[in-house]
Amino acid sequence: MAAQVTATPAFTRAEPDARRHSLIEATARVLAREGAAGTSVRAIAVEAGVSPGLVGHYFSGIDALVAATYAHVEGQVSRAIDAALGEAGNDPRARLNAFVTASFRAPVASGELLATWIAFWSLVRSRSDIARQHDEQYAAFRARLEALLGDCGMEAVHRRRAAIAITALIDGLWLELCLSPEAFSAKEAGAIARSAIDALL
Amino acid sequence: MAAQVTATPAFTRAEPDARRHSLIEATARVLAREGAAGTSVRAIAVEAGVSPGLVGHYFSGIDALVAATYAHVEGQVSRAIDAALGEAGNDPRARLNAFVTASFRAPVASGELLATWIAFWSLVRSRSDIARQHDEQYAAFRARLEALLGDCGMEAVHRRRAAIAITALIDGLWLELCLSPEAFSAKEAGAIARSAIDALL
DNA sequence: GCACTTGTTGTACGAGTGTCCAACAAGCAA
DNA sequence: TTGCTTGTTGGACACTCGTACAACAAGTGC
Repeated sequence: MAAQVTATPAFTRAEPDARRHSLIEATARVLAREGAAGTSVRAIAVEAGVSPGLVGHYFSGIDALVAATYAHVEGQVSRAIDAALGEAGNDPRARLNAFVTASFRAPVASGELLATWIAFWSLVRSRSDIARQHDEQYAAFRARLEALLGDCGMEAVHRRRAAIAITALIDGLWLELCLSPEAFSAKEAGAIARSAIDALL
Repeated sequence: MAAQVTATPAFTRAEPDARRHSLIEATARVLAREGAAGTSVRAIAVEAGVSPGLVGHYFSGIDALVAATYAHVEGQVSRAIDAALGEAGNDPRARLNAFVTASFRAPVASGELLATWIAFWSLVRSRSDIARQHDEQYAAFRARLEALLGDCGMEAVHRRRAAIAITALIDGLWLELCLSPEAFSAKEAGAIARSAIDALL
């Protein structure tokens, strides 16, 4: 029958930025579902509803795609924390508490994000460009925390160490929370972090 | 002499335990050198000077081998910390400090170990047996810390949270130290952890 | 000497990998 | 319309992957 020859439009052109974005989001979903080992060019292409060749057209390789996905997810985390800070009002201490609480709440603390982090970490030691990206994003995270500590009245000389400590504490709690959710609760993690900050201020 | 017919002994039988051990150590070396992505059955077999088929004879698959390697490396870390505790003498506070200092010193804090940890973490979410192994080893680490805190006179009701906090802090500092060694030094990490413990006691 | 068990080898297999590329589809310029 | 650029396809390529397995080597018991 000569009807409906093109039932499925096999070809749909998209805005380059939109396509990049959809590939990145597909990568995040595949990482969350399959883990780092099951994340291949083909799996990502299927997830994005696109042919495998297109991945190579937008990204130099799978490593670059993972790095872009990490940057994107880190941006989402950053915005989620900004939103929490916005809701917390103007009191500096309340803002700091909101920062901590948001870190242990969805969408920041979720086992699905963990796979993206792990896939990215596994590239840091072998690829210097990715190591640089990590350094920058870590520095940005710490700088924001230092600013919040300054608003709380902490003297400038102490801020650096305090920010390193709090970042490490949050990261460690976050990691353990994702890896073995039974060991302690998000509520407990928040309480631990807040009392550590009390001690530092 | 009868002409050295067998210049290279292609076949050497080893004690089962010794062979297991040599495969595990080869895996640790490959993980350190190539990262998780480059760690295959063949690469491990070459590193151990053994045919690829032998890996399957001792381990059910590469995941089991990675899990065994993690357990082995964790054992080394544990012994390194025990040795540090032994050198610290009997003063409870000095022992706690030794615990912290050893955590940021070779062989515990080394970028080479990181790859083993990451490879293991990447299996936690998809394999329940490995999740259980992680839970057990995390619980053991924390239990030891709780005992040290008890020796320092901390009341039993506070030990659990304090141990969670210190473990997370050490893990977070350790991770960042391995990922971006430029951000802060091992000495600084030790100082941060020790003053956090001061605050808790 | 012989059978028997078992560590060990090397290879073959099918599935999956990343990368490459000729062909095609769509929009834009002239 | 005609040509040109470019997003997109789908498959071919040359791998590498984990696993399975027949064959072999070294002990062990008899």
